[in-house]
Amino acid sequence: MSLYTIAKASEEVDLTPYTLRYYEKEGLLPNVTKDSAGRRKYHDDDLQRIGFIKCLKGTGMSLKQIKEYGDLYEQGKAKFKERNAMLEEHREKILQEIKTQKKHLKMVEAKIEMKI
Amino acid sequence: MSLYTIAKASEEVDLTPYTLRYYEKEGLLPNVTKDSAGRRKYHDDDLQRIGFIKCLKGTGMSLKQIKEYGDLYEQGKAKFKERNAMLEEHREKILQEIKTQKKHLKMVEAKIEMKI
DNA sequence: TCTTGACTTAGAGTTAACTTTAACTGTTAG
DNA sequence: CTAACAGTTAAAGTTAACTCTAAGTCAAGA
Repeated sequence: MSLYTIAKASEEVDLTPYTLRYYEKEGLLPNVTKDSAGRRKYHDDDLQRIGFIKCLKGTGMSLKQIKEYGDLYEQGKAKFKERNAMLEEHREKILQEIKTQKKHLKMVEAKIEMKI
Repeated sequence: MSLYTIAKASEEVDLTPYTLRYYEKEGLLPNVTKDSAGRRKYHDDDLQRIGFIKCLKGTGMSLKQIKEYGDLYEQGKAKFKERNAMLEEHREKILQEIKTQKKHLKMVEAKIEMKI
């Protein structure tokens, strides 16, 4: 149940403080609190959420879609189905992407072997 | 040894004519010729080159780097080593990327199975 | 001959995702 | 007490990669 300043959180999740503020402004991090001086306090939950955001982003989901997912998440059980549908669709996208990457890998390897 | 108008080429490689002109302006397609009326004629070679550009781009290489690669390619045998070094480095990047995608896939699948 | 349609160019506009700036505030070490 | 520091905000700036607009050219069909 530890707390992180923006600097610490930034280090922890390997994103700049600018990016963390930006994600918050875009509504991706609705639960970040502030201390009495108005400074952000990141909880473990926030860091986990950022981790999952990075996962979705790393697999090509746009911030806009990630926010959509997050918004459904905020609505709890009621939106569980919709939310999971999004994830399952995304799962297919990742599987497709891995296939494409493997194909591209072969093309690059072929080019390397070509020796021309 | 067929020739393609920009419309046909565009259809063939699944990029808009705008994008094809843009790639050319950026120096990625130095061999596209023009007919007597000034209209672009795409050769099979050009289409193959576009195909490889799409492959590199699809695996996260920036147009700037793709141009660097293309420039080395234009210099022929003299730059073979440098050029292949680029590809081998990129090959590693793709392998790494596939690993990361697989990790992210597992995270998404775990979230799906979580049913919360 | 006239018009339609596919092309041409230079340059402006768009979008996503940051990234920085400017002006300011509250905390802390000397 | 004060200077340095780490944070705050709103808003402007940046970058990559397109995407579109405007004004014009050229060839082919009615």
